[in-house]
Amino acid sequence: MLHVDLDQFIAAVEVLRHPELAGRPVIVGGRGDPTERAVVSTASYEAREFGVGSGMPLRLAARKVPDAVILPVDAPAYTAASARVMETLRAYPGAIVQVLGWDEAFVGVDAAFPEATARDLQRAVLERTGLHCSVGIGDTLLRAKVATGFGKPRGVFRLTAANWMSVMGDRPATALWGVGSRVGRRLAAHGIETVAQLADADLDVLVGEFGPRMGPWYRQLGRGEGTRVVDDTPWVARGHSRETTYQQDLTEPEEVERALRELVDQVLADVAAEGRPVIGLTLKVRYVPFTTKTFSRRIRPPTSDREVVLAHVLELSAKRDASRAVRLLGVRAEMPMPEDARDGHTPTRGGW
DNA sequence: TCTGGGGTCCTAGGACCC
DNA sequence: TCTGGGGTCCTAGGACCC
Repeated sequence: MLHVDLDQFIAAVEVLRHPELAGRPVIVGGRGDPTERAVVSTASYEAREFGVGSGMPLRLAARKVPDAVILPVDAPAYTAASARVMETLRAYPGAIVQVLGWDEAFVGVDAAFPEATARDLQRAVLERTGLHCSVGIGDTLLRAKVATGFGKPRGVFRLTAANWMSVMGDRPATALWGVGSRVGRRLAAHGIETVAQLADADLDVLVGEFGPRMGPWYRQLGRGEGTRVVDDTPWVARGHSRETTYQQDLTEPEEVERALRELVDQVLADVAAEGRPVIGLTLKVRYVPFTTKTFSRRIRPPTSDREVVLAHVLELSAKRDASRAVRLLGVRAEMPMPEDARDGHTPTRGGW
């Protein structure tokens, strides 16, 4: 199977509609105002030369690149561009497309010469959308996904059982999709530093450290093994959430309540659009400076009533440490899964 | 430098029941 | 008098990804 990943997607979309920005350092983040609390969503390759990357505070990015073009995030534009890319992939004869996000998808296709197919797809995407992409080829979803990184930018790379260990074996375990810095540190505490060491690790050690599910899962990642089927079953959302970082910290209870009402209305609008009720709520509060607490509860019976949901959220908020200023509030509503989407009928992370 | 917003899944530990 | 063991549900929190 193939994994397709657009190159610097968000910045590329902006350059497409502002051709005069080609070749300039473009940074997209927040509302495009580097004096606000916000982070970089994507930086163009020209901006990355200055050491700017995703997740960096916008304020700092602006300082690093004095003549940067800083643009606000325009989600509808990226959604539209993404849809054109996915349509193009689906139009390829025999292709099964599993979308992973705005700028990524697995493509299942029976190809005798996968490199040629990959180049075909790159050409089609460029012709129909003006966007460049990289393509990974693999015999598992994980290998295809990891392979793409070696193809960037605008390239193609193949990773299978035949070359997985020779390419990946000596790399840090955190090079794997699903192993972040925290797990990397816990692995290192057991002397497991590389992909090869993880692939050969003692199962009992991993189970002891990470539990019966994640332990074996991590060793499987080290081996590059996993699902070999691209699944285009439509995604069913488990929930919806909204969170906001306030430019000025909230200090008055009335401010907090007003903000919560807004968030609840936004979340309920998303939930209502799916025609499913709410069965669980989580309230997230970030204090100054940087401690985050979450409060959650089940809701029974399931409800679509705004006043009921609001009452639950306000009750949860009463449990918070109200003596400190609030920097961020988030509300998440969980929805029941439809019968036919349970257990394997919709893609899950565990299914890899 | 001072840290977004939208998601998913897993685990630990307590409560409760039989 | 003292207290097993299994199961389920719930909450809080952690980790990761795009």
